[in-house]
Amino acid sequence: MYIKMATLANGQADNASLSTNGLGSSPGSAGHMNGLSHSPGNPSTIPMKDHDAIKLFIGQIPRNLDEKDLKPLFEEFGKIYELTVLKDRFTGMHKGCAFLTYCERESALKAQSALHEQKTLPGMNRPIQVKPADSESRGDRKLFVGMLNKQQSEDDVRRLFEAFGNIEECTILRGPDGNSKGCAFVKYSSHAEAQAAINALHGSQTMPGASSSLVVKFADTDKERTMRRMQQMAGQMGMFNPMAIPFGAYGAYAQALMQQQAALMASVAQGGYLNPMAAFAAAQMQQMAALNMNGLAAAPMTPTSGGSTPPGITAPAVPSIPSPIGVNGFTGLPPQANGQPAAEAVFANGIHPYPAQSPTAADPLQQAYAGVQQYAGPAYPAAYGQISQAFPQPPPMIPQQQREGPEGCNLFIYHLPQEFGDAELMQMFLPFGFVSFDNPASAQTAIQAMNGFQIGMKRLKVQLKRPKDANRPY
DNA sequence: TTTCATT
Repeated sequence: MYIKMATLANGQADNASLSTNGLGSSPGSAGHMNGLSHSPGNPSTIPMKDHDAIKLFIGQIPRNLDEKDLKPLFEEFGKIYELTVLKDRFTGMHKGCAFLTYCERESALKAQSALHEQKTLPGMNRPIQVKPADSESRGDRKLFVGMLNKQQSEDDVRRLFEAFGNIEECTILRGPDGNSKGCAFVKYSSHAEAQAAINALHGSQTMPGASSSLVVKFADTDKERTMRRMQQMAGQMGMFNPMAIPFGAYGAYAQALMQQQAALMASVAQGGYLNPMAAFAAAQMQQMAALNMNGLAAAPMTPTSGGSTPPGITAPAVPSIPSPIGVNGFTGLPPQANGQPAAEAVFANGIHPYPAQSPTAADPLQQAYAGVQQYAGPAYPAAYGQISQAFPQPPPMIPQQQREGPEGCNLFIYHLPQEFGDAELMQMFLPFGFVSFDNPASAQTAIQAMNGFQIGMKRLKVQLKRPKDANRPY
């Protein structure tokens, strides 16, 4: 149960065995609870690091170990310039990893070779990680490999990839039971090597038992990973899916909700009712809200004038549209609205659901749905919303029966994202599954406009709904 | 079929 010490020059082995019992091994460093450490035995030295020092990432650290616990472990390999345990910015929770910079480059190399994956710290189920931090590396060089055979081992994958460069890491992703998930990460020394592997291997073969050909691509970026997690969490927590963003109106709606949730949760967390899950979720949501504002932005938030008023979405009432719920909201497009350039703010990610003419609308919700409503004509509005509260509720469920127009006026839309699996998302999007018009011309116009509308990686398929008995061949 | 974490 102690760290395996690789060959150390200078006969420091005695020192090494002493260090693992922790305290007091370092004169001159008492009182440094976090961060910087001075050279042992020479307190007067101002810590300086080599010009070519390497910042190391330390992973798989038990969360009950802080800097002072870790220091003795790493001091064996040289003078520590800086050691910082990573903590969650909102909760202060230990993240189970740290950054470590030695004064000398050589110390980092020694520590890495002696410690990396050489020991599992108490309570951890994977070995300690000691390797250059991401910030030290240049360029994308880590690949995600998908559609592997679940029987394939690290060695199998290595063999497949070694022809294209030096492999620094090769990891099969496994579930808790140790079973392969059929995918892996492969890290090369350079971007060029990784790219060469992609070129040669992506789609090149189909592994036995895999449902499609081998996938070789750069691993997810931080942003992509955050988005992926958010989607998972949204599912678990019954919240809204970021995939809704390309829908414009609902994207704005979901985003508003998300930000409000995040703010709420953060304030709860800061108010002393600290629930780690809530705080975690808040942090995630804030990250995601930031992502939304940044490149994936759907619609600008409707600002409210009062500084302390939570952002809300308002939509003017539109009495002219007949409706069982008497509604305001999405259906409220003045029919004659026109004249503004395309709603770039709404479809900021380059997705344009319909050709460039675009209504004037003060509200992002209206802007986003304006196009649809133009085609919808006066009857059978497709969706309703009541979201003028400061904290919006999900739009009410609309009874689906009796919402059909005459023959030739009803569309069926395929390829709505299957991520919208949970009940609330269904509520949100069901109204768009069928769209009815009061005349065939409007229906055709809608098909022309909306068929092929890209949502995420998919394109909507919009066609006339088949007559009731049309699909009974017998 | 996207990881255990990267200030």
